[in-house]
Amino acid sequence: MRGKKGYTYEYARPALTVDCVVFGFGGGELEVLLIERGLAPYEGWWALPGGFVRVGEDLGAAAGRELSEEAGIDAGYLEQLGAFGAPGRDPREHVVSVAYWALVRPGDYRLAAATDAVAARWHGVGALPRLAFDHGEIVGVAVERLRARVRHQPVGFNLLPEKFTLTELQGLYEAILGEGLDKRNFRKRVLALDLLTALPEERREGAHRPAQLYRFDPDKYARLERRGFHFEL
Amino acid sequence: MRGKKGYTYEYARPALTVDCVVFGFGGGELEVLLIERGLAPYEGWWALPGGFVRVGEDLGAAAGRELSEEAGIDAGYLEQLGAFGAPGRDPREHVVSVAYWALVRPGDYRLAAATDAVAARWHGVGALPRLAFDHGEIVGVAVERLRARVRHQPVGFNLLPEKFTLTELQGLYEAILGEGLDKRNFRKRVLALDLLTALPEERREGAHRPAQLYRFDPDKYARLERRGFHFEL
DNA sequence: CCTTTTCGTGTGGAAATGACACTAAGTCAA
DNA sequence: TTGACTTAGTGTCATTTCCACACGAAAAGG
Repeated sequence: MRGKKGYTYEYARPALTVDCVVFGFGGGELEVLLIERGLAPYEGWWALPGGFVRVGEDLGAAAGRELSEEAGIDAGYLEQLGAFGAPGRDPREHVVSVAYWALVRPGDYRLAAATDAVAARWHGVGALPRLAFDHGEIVGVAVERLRARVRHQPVGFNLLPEKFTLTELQGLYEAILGEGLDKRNFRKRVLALDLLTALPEERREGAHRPAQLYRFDPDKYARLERRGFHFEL
Repeated sequence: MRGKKGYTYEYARPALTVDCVVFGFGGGELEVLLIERGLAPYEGWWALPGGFVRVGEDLGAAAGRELSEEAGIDAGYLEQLGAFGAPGRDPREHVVSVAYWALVRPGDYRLAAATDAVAARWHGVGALPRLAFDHGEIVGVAVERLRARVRHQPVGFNLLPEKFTLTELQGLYEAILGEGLDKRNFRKRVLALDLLTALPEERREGAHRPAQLYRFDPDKYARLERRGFHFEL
């Protein structure tokens, strides 16, 4: 109900927000995008980008909008993580947040702090600062989810440039899973999945043999997906 | 803000509800608990038990409360499924629902329609009626999640009585996964996990050899869980 | 005591997994 | 031009896991 100075409801309602855990891959490490809050509460703390859901707006759309508003990012992959609604998580009032996690390619964005953010920056997941609200917990759940997802579905490609080498891909998997992988076995498995297309070019950089470039082929994946299948890394 | 006739906020807020997909196991089939709505919209339709989240109330607690209010059920296992917030899912206004799924043992409840429900009844997942709102979709996601979860974590025991036979357990898994399993391999695998304790009793019913009774041992599971492990069915 | 019904058990062949080390191809500097 | 250096790329074998498969055991009831 629209009144003179606000919207009135018969029963009290918690506020509803979305927060995004945006993953990137840089410097051989898995990174998370954080913004520095410019407003109370938690002014000056690092937090996840996010904001209020508008009435009539889809949750996923709200997450995408906040991402683009607060950090100039267009996510290649966006998936819901879950709802976080512990009563004390926001000191002001009861705020329920629907968290999303996203994967972005380096280059599909330009960091731009805006709205109520002072700064936006990538942080390695290994050494995060203390986060505002319950965002530390949310990031933890997101990392777990990413690890589980990456083993069974080809989402990792959204963190690499379109053309990449197998060594780069392996480095990405090692960074996400936090463990070393055997080079020969990794290549065997990845190629056996038949999701990659070898490009007619190589990457030539440095004093050594050049590396074959590949790209992820969504068509091949779609074809396999259709006739029920699953893989393990 | 508390006013004469309601609560007023500066910006419009979607309403926030919880809905529960309650799984049971009866007659050799996986079942879902549905209630028949007594109020518009969708009066007379079958729907998931659920209701509004109160301000200051935890989401999981709200789910548990609605379950006990609307169906007299105390869930043995309760996990969040995710938030469903498509703008048109409720014809009245924008309602975001956080869905939970639960497992209950036959006997840990007595069905009791209450609140705004006309009736509460179990329905086999194979032949559900058309559901109100987007509840059909929610049930679909829940079944998927249950299938995935049951393969990797010992949650199925929450659907069986405390004492059960391996044949019953296998029947449960077959009902959930929707496929037949090999008896000898199933028993080998389950026993190899070392999560069950054989009881000093047998189930003697009918003109045939009696079956060994087992119970799930949470301590054994906790011990394994601690030193990182994972199993597949 | 014979029939019926479900309970409970082991083996072998096939496939998947995982450990492991050297050659290939390029750059650069002597 | 040649040799040193660096990263790319490749195959085998032993072990483990997976999966298909059939029959004796124990009780009840007529």
